[in-house]
Parts: sequence; C-alpha cells; structure tokens
Amino acid sequence: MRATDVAALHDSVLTWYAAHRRDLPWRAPHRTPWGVLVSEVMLQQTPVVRVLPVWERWMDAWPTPADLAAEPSGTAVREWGRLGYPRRALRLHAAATAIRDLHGGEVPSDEETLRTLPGIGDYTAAAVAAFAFGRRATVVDTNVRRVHARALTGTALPAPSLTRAEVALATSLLPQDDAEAATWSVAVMELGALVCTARAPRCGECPVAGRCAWLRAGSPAHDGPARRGQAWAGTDRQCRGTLLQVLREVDGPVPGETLRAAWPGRGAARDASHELQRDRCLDALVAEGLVEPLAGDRYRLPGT
DNA sequence: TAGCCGTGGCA
DNA sequence: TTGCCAAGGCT
Repeated sequence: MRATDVAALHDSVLTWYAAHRRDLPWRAPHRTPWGVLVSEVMLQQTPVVRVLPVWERWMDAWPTPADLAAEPSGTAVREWGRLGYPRRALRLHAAATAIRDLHGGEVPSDEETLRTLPGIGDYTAAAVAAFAFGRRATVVDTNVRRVHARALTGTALPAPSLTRAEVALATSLLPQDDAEAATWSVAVMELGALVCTARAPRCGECPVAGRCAWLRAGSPAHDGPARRGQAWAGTDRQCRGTLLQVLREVDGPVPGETLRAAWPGRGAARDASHELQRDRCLDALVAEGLVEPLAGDRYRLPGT
C-alpha cells in the first residue's frame, strides 16, 4: 500500500474507534498490567460478555499476581467458572507464580519475557505489551486477521492458520509511534468484533467500506476449505467438562462414586465404552493437574 | 502441524 | 434445529 493509503486507513479506523469503542474495565485508565494479562487469557476463544463478570470477581479477589499465586491452583479452576478451557485457569495460576518468583511480582513488559509465561503465546504476549505497557507490538488475533483478509486481501475469511504473510502485513500497517501503534491494534480488533464480524458483517456501518477490497470484489463467499466443526456430543471434551463441573459446584472432596455417576448420565447411554471414556478422561484430568485424587476414592480441585 | 482443549449464544 | 463462532496455546 502507498503511504497515503495507509495514513487514510489509519485515520478512518482510529476515528471510528474513538466514537464507538466499548468501555471495557480492562481498558479503564486505572487498569493494571496484571488486569490486562488476566483479561487477555480469559478472552482467548471466549466472548467478552461472558468474561466480564468473572474478570471482575478475579480482580477483586486477586488484585496482584502474588495474591493469586498464594491460592491453591484448584481455587483458580473453581473461580474460572464456566468460561471453558479450564487449563487456562491452571496456566494463569502458574503464570502468577512465575511472576511472583521470577519477576519480582511485576508483569514483564517485553514480549519475549511474556512468552515464557505459561499460557502466554504470540498473540497474548503482543497484546499485553501493547495494551498494558503501550509498547509497539504486532498484535494479530482472529479479528485482525479477518479485517485484513477482507479490507486488504479481498477474501471473506483468512486462512485456517496464521501465515507469515499475515504477520508481515500487520507489521507493515503498524504506526511507528508506540502509543499510536497500540491504539491502532485495539481499534482494528474492535472493528472486527463489532462491525467486520464473521457471519453478518455490518458493512453499512464500516468506516473502511469505501476502500474494502472484499466489498469492491462483490463480497465473494468463502472459497477455501470448509472449516472443521468441533464435535461435541459424546466427546472427551464434553466428558471432561461434565466431570469438572461436578467438582466446581461441590465444596471440598467428592466421592468417586458421585463423580462417575455424572457420566454418561442415565439410561441406554450407559455402557462399557462410556465407562472407559469416563475413566480415561478422569485420569487425564488428574495427569494435567486439574483434578487431585485423594485416599479413599475421593477427588477434589487441587488444594481445595 | 493438525488436532485437541469448554462453553454458550446466535443465525 | 444445528453448525458456526468467540481477544489462542500447546504438543
């Protein structure tokens, strides 16, 4: 893109963002780097509306990494509630412990160090560096990828997995100034979340519609390989979720009998293969540290 | 690297 | 109703 086109793109999106941005608590002026980090982990594959109440509770209970690290890991898993992917809670607890023990209790500000923390990958490291510390970092999430795919590449959806070319494109669009770069990143993400949505984009409200390559091409349908749906009914994921839900909702240790009765439910679905699946999933949860086995065939969330 | 890892709302 | 999707990370 020509420099003048990039500048016009910046102006359009930043002006739109200033007028339409949501006042999310992790964007408030008094936010802390820890609050930003917690929000970014919770937001991984999880909608904002579901994160909001859990984030508020977590920040009230554990305003610093050391506060969370002082708890048993199972407490983090319990307070994670139904956000999904509960291993994130475990990793967040481990990250808090590492921050306390290895980084003087302060969230690191550079991407490289952030990436060493459990549960912090390329996206989250860049997001924390940018949004918590105002660093110039290339933030590429699913929203950014979709906006770039449409507005610049002209396709309905990005490729299944992130490519080097996409990262290079995002970097090429990043303003030189640190603070402006961070605002640009969150603005593009917000545009993707509110206007340039996956299923029914609101092109009539889009500040970039006039220069959108996808619109100009006639909004062609996605022509790549169909996206693989994630199976659910009867899968290990459902089984693990069911077992963990029992442990979350009960205070203290649960008899193995109670746990086993939760899967696969009642009636004809109960057979030997389901029991094998159930036992395999429980073993895996224990191996991953999400469940702690106790003497006398009892189980609990670790340390609780 | 492709597959796995939760959960719930919406078109 | 059901498949798709939501601020990914890990192996």
